Amino acid sequence: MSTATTPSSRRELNKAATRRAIADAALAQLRSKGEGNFTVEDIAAEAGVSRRTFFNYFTGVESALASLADRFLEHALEQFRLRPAEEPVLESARAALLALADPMTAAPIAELFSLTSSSQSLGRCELEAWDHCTDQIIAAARERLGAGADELQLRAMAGSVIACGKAAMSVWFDERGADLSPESLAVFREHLVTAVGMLANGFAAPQPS
Amino acid sequence: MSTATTPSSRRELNKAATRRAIADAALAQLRSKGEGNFTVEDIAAEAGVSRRTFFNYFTGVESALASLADRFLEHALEQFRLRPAEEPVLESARAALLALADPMTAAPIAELFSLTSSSQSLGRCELEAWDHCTDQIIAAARERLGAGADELQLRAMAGSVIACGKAAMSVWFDERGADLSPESLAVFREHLVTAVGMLANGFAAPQPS
DNA sequence: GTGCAAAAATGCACTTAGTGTAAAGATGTG
DNA sequence: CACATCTTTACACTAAGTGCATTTTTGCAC
Repeated sequence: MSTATTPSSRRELNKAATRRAIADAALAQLRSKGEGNFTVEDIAAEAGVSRRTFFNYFTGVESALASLADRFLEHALEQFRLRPAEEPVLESARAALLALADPMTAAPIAELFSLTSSSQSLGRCELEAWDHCTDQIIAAARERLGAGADELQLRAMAGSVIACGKAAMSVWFDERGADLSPESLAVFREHLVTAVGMLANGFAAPQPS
Repeated sequence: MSTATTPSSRRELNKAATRRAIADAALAQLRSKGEGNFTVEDIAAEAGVSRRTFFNYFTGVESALASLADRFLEHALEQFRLRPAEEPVLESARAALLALADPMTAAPIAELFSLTSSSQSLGRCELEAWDHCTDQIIAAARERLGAGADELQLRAMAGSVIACGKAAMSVWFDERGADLSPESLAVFREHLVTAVGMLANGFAAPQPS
């Protein structure tokens, strides 16, 4: 503990806390009032800041909610970066995706998913979060593979892996709603494994024997 | 002349024309003034309708521009639907993607890509268009495969194919800008083929010898 | 053509998003 | 404590987006 790992002055910490408070307030409003029934002013009030301050941190409601999704997708990224460099990238990506099925990680993202799934405009922030995650995987993989990496392969692979993550989550969600019980999460995990397995198989054989 | 091929009454046709006029006006404004330097009122004026009418057709500028992307992604969808039902889905998808490299199709989408690539908020409409296309591929594939289809496989595959399309387009764009010359389009086409090839190969061997 | 009903376009008023700016408040430094 | 810097806030303003009443267009029957 003691001095942080990052050069965080008190100011940095306060800013991070404010940012987080605002994002959490946005989620709270979404939870209690539902899509479209609250304003930025409501969020600011709940977070205990002025309306103007909200806009100092986020460009809008979607942006604030996307930061929540990012927070948890970030966890998966972390896993990716921790994998040994010699490991095939696809394998690392699979391991990272599995981190999504961790209860602590899945819970908030599943809730966000359920709260936003009925809305076109809020569905966007999910979309954006996944896309952002794709970019970060690409960056991480590029860093690992060095300058000689094939950009096309990198982007196609990262995009495909994320697509599998999205597919697994959406099928899981259709089947189980926001059920976060251990059995349900096991199903989610299985879907993730299956999807990435099919990907690694080129979607060739329906039953990979 | 005479009665239309689709059961479109005159009213439907007029509506479609207005919708199109508005979308085109939005593109024209984007072209001439650039991201963020024009308003909905400008678009409405250029399209020759009132501000209010704009909002009768679209929810906002992004929505209007996304409809342009949709118009051309639709062309690829068409190709998919035309493929024989016995063909492997992945193969059909590849054929459909190749339709994007057709000059008539690529030109508008490439322009939109170049006009929106510098903007976060407008990049969203691209994102949304691709996502919409994914949904339609899923629907088309589901229809082809009947009720027995594996939803997870369907969604993972469609998402991956689209990811390959996005990857090919973004790499191409990074390399060639909005160059639409035949050679440049050949490169684009090659990237599409390569990306889907890697996908069909499970991203296994860098040189699939 | 004339009249009529349905649909589309418009004008207007209103709430909310989002931003520039300047002043007030908090924080780190010597 | 004094000072420079960063953060929050208040205020004012433009533009987005929506509800509603009204006017204009359109399709259809006579």
